[in-house]
Amino acid sequence: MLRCHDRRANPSAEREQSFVGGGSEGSQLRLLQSPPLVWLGDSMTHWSQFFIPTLKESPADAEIPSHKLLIRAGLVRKLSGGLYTYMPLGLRVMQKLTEICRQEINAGGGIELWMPHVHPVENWQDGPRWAAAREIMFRVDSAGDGKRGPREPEFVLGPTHEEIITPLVKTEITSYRDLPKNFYQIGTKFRNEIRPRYGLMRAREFVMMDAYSFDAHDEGAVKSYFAMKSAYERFFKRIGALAIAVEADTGVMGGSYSHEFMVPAEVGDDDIIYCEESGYAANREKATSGLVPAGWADPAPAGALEEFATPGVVTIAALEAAPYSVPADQQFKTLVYIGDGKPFLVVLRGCDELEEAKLGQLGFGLFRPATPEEIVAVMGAKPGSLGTVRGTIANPAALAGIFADHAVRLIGNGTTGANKDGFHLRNVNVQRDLAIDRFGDFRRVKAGEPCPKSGQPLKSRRGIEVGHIFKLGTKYSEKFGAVYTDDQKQSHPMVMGCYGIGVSRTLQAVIEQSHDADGIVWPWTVAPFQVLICLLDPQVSEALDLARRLATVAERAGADVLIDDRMERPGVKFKDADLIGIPLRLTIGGKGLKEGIVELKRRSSKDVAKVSLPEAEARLSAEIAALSAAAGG
RNA sequence: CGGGGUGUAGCUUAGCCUGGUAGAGCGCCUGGUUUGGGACCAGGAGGUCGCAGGUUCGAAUCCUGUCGCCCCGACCA
Repeated sequence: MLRCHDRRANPSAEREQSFVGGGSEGSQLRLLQSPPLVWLGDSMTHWSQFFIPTLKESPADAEIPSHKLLIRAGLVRKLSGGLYTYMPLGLRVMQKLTEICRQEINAGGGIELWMPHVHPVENWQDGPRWAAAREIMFRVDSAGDGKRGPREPEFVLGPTHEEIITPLVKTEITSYRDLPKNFYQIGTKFRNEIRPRYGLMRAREFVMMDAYSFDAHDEGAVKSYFAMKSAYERFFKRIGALAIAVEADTGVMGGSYSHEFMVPAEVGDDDIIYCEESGYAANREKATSGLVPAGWADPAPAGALEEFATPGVVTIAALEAAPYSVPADQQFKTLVYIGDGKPFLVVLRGCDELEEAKLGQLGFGLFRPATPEEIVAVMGAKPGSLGTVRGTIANPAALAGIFADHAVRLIGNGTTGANKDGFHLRNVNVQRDLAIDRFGDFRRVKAGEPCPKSGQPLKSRRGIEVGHIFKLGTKYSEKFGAVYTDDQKQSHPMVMGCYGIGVSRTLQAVIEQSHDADGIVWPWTVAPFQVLICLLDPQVSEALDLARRLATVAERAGADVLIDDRMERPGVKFKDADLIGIPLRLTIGGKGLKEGIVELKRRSSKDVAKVSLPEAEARLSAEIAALSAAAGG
């Protein structure tokens, strides 16, 4: 029979103790509530001494499950839009993630360093993407010397570090003997996102692992690239996240090719286009399809070019309707963009949409859709009557180029605008009639189109981008003069790669991927604690002793242990346990102890195993070993 | 930056249309009864109703402005 020994609210002993202080009624109460001294200085984490502010209800501003759970489980608290405090429990997860990340990047050849997060703006002005990057950087107006106006800030907060690492490597590495090198850091990044959302998913301040590889030759850069790709794959596997590598757009980064690591999730803000047959997978921004078969011969012209009146017709849909009845896939859509100040044209089929990211291949630093005024100035007609038939463009000399998507070649005897308001042209044929400088892939791929590899219908799903790797080439090294001397005394720019893992975003992606109606289900390797000892009667000294003994066993087996020793009702403890999602729960309660048992339960399962006291230590160790092994050690 | 919404106690919110002393649940504090899946009873603390103007005898409520937040879009290294 267990002896009851209430350490907190017990009458006599504590009352005496409180009188020792001889204080007022208030200070006596405070003393009564102070923790038993025996727990202080103990390495085990006791819930009552820790801080896990759980919430029954979701805050109103959380929309998606992972965001709600981040808040409810007491992992983070919001300071302001896109700015979060990592609470003790959340910090523990971050620490686990960063440590695993560190191990795998090290294994992939990374060398850790630490760079400043406040950057002289000159580094960015000297770099190749200042125009695009300035908008999202937090800026610090002045160091206080008063020499600069507010329009020329001295410092920016770093959104990433190419502009810092490249000049560093330029001065420190000059010989091929010192190459290759791959430097990385794990730290805070600042991006003034236009619209922060979904908690840590798109934050203004976030934690990122960023790595930068420098190689003497392209082959080496490819090797570095794939070493990192493998490291990423090991990282995501170890943390229990399903992340798939997809081909990606290089965006403002520039560079030759890149992969994104995506965690499939409904709430992701990227579209993944993929084919199960061939394994093809790409971000929609980059995805291509086998719409135009290899060896496709353009349809032969059948009839002369002919202008016809189309009063009031300014949309694809209107031209599809009677009396014109031109199917959208037989119409040419002509879009006017402004690239670095000069207009250029993009021609698509009427049924296709432009994938703006694909305009990046044209090499403009900045581009945007033209305004109606700009369109009239160059084309001679308003939107809705535009076309690229030779001789119809009002001011062709102003154009920086006319680019057409490959798919327009599927059109034979199509219809396009006459660059004259209210008129279109029919029997338009690509080769014969259109003034096109270059064909390319500009259209947005839709699910159902043939896979470029297998020809099978492509599928699409949403994903969260948690990592990105780029083979950068020499864009930055040339700009910053990061060159080395080879064994022939020749100077060459280093071939770079850059790599990022959104660690804080990954934290949330793991939750998004691993939760149920009751709360988070942490993977073993990143769980803030791996074993929760749920002590239903913490005031019973034998039960407490048992909990601490079993906690020691679990720690020796390599697990992080949390003892829930709070004076709460069992229901509260179980609900909290499910909410914070500790993988293995061991319950010690009065009822079980009367039968001589404790209970073991995995968070991921409904099954509860009753374990007799003599077997408890062995079973606990075995369970930890099993979970640890299943997680890959 | 465009469109929509919202702001009331630590959290979730009612009240606003139709102006008349600001309510509830959770949480918190005190006492008691409970004690294996978010207990119960009694008592209590806590709100310049985002902020600034205006209308009015009187504003959480109506008007104007402003700020924050959320959603959609644009944007997204």
